[in-house]
Amino acid sequence: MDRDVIRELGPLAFASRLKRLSERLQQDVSRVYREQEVDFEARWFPVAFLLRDGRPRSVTEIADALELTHPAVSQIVGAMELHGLVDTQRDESDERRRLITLSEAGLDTLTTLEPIWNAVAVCTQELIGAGKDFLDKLSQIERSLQERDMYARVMATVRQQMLDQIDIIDYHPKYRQYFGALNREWLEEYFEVEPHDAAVLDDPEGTILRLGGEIIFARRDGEIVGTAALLRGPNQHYELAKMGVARRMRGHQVGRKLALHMIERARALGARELVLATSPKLTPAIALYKSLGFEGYEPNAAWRAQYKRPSIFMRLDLASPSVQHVPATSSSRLKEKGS
Amino acid sequence: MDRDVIRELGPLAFASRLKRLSERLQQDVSRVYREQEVDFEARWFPVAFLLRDGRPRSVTEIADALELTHPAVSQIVGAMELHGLVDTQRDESDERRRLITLSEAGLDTLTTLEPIWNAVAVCTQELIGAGKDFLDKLSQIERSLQERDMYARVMATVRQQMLDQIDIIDYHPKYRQYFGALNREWLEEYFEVEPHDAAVLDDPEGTILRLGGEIIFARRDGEIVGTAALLRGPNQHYELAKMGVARRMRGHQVGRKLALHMIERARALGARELVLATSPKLTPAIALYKSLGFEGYEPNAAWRAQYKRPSIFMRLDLASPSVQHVPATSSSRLKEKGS
DNA sequence: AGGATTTACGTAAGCCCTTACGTAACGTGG
DNA sequence: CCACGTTACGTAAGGGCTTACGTAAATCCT
Repeated sequence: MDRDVIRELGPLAFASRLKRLSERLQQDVSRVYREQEVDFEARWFPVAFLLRDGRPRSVTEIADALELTHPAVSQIVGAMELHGLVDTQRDESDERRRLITLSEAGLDTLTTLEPIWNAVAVCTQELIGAGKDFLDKLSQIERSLQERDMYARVMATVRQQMLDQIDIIDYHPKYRQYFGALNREWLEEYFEVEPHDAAVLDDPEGTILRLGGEIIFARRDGEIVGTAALLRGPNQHYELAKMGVARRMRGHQVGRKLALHMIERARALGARELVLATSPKLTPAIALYKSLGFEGYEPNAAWRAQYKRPSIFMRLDLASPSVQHVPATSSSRLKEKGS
Repeated sequence: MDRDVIRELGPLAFASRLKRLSERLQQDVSRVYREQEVDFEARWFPVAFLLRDGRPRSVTEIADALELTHPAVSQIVGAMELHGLVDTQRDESDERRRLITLSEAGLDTLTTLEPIWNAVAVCTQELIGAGKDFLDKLSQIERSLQERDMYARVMATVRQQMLDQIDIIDYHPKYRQYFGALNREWLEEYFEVEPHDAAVLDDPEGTILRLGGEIIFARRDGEIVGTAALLRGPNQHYELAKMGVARRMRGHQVGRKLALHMIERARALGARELVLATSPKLTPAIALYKSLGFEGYEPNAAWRAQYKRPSIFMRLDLASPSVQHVPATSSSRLKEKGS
């Protein structure tokens, strides 16, 4: 009754299916070696094949070529050496490198194995169909993943889904309490609510709205889960401030939605730049701001003096028609590192 | 310089590529779980998904449905239980079985995970292309393998290649020594060369050919690597005998080639059946004969009396238009067991 | 030149599956 | 009915990769 659930899962079980398939194939080939009583293991194949031209190669060279990690190659080469299939020798010009070549016995084994590999190639070709369609498609998938890995893709999609679940609503007195509560949540967690904080949080209408500022709320599933304020400064400068997200909703893109909205608001109001002050302690917030295009800067002393707590000041230039909120996120940072 | 060797390998590296691909995908999904701080591992997914309908299932039921081994499921379920995602309960009607269901927490996690799975499905679909082509092709490959696994395919191909490398040549006095030498090889290995053996081996012309029998040789790479004799009995009965293969060529299908040829010869000579006597010790030979369609039988006492060593008698009916040498080999036995 | 990085490689440990094996409960045929 | 095979399941060990970490050699950088 549960027959073929795996297939039913469609793309979700894609990875599992690939894995099962590859394992079966590998095992079957290993069995052929065993049956033929060749002293050879399937996992040695790529290394042996690579080395067949006689050129000595180092461990990392092999690893790069085969897209394996170097420990994997180290282990494979170790095993092959034990079975006398390869010779290794220190590189004279670089004592760290170990140069690996096929030994006489290795070359012998290769010729023994050739008919088997031949048969494997023939059978695989037969299995996957005459044309190169499938292999081409595979190559294409690999290339796509190289450009943008699955992690980045999924995270972007998840984030977008989360963003789509959030509404932004304008200030209304009936939500006043949320403004204070949501901000107190993080203030109390990281710092302390000082009197001047309390003044703002308890009277947003008087301290923010009446001075030309704006306040918005994020709503999800009918609940208010975040808030942010846009403070009006002199000279078409605006400040993003008092952004708070319910603890249980952190990581749900509420902050991003709020910030994106405020950037739009500021732009609509004709702002030339949007600034903000935050604390080095609030690393997730900083990452968010950076991903939105904010950059650290040194503000003038007057403004700096307003902040008692150690602060980081960031700025987003709205005058230059910058690239607009690419949903660049933590994944993009990881990509840099990765590629 | 070794860029893309893997791709260059084409069908040979097919399995490796699939494996790498699936591992990357799985890892990336795991990373998404971690990033989202969900207490869930990628390998739990199939189990969780299967159990989402609330029906309790036993370990083996799950294993069957997901095409995993039961220890794998046992371990996965164990881990999930540790994390409180499943409840387990002994089956009342069968104390051996453990019935597994998703716990409250498990169901909760499922709903948390749903958007992620959604995203994974969307991204995978996007990755492998809009159509279902690739998945269909995958299904087709899986079905083909189910019918006939890679091992059977490769072995059959290898065997055919080996057969094709062997020539059969007719008796010629200049090869006389090979007839004796190749037969002595196995006689000495398993038994002893008795005087009446020696008589035949030293004078094949007098003891076999002159009585209407035939002798052939197998040649590979210009070398004589096997021999066999067809003895003429009364009443259109023929006996396959004195078959020997050079030790280093065993497993290279020389015996099969010889036997196939002799069956043809016997048929051409109008034989109604082909018999042979062998020893229970010679299991590879027996397997070969069986695969060619020979069946064990009890011969008449007179004939049986000719053989001093413990013997097995086999017969191939040439009168009935039997299915002709299907290259059924050890793989077919394994298949029976497997499916 | 000499300290800081980077690179090459090995070892250890872990992950996720497998096979191998052991045990208890179930079922079945003389 | 009970001895035997079968079935459900667990544990152990292994295979083949990975990540993490450590060390020594090479290279970079003022």
